[in-house]
Amino acid sequence: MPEGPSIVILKELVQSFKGKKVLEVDGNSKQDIQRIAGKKIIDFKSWGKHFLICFKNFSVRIHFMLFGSYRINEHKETKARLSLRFKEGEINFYTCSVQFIEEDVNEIYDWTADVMNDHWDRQKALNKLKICPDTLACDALLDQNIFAGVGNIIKNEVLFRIYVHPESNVGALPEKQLDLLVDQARIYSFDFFEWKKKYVLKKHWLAHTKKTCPRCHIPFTKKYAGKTKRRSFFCTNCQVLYRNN
DNA sequence: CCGGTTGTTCAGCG
DNA sequence: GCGCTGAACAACCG
Repeated sequence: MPEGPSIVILKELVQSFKGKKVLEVDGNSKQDIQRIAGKKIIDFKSWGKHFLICFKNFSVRIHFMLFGSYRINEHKETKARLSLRFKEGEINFYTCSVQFIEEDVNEIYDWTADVMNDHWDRQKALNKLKICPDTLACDALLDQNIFAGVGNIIKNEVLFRIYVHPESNVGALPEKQLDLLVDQARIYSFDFFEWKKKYVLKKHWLAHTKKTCPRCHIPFTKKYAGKTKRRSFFCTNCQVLYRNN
């Protein structure tokens, strides 16, 4: 569920509920979810891994974390964290974080930082990378303030695509490699999006969870790299390590 | 059946 | 007040 493209797929799947009134609310969320009852959904938005349900004076933020899931017009055995029922159909969210946002979402979200958004701004991402030259590439890609929506799969696939070692310092990358990193964060996210919709995402993985480099056939290294200590799969032969000093 | 994880926040500590 | 670490959350897959 969790990476940005999956949230955009969810947004597509619920389009028919836009403009519809929520007739009944249920769920084990500790938030005051009953305030949603009787309200009309104005829009669905997303920012990175955040899924936003917008009402007239507030929004609901759903974050699926690692284990979250949803069902549309069907439900699981377990009780939903949040269940929205309509005249026709229902949306059920499980094991997710539910938060209310009182502010205008356009005031608190920077759409230009979301790799899936029409307003994505590559130059702003480059500027943010320039001011943290010692950050490792694997940590930079997971930084939601720079690449909102990028998760661990996208991270591993982008770094392999551009042949950059995850423990490279972003400030040591040649200009061309830095451009590639920023651009592939978006391009791979859209590939992920298309493949996931066709249920062929996994078979396109070149690095993530892989044992052998598809290019030179030596064993991949698996390491919990960087400050984020997330699984990194990489080829020490093909992926170049760029270090400061 | 156990081990591991497409993620984030926060408490506790030095 | 800072950065770092580990816990917590709690579902599903292999």
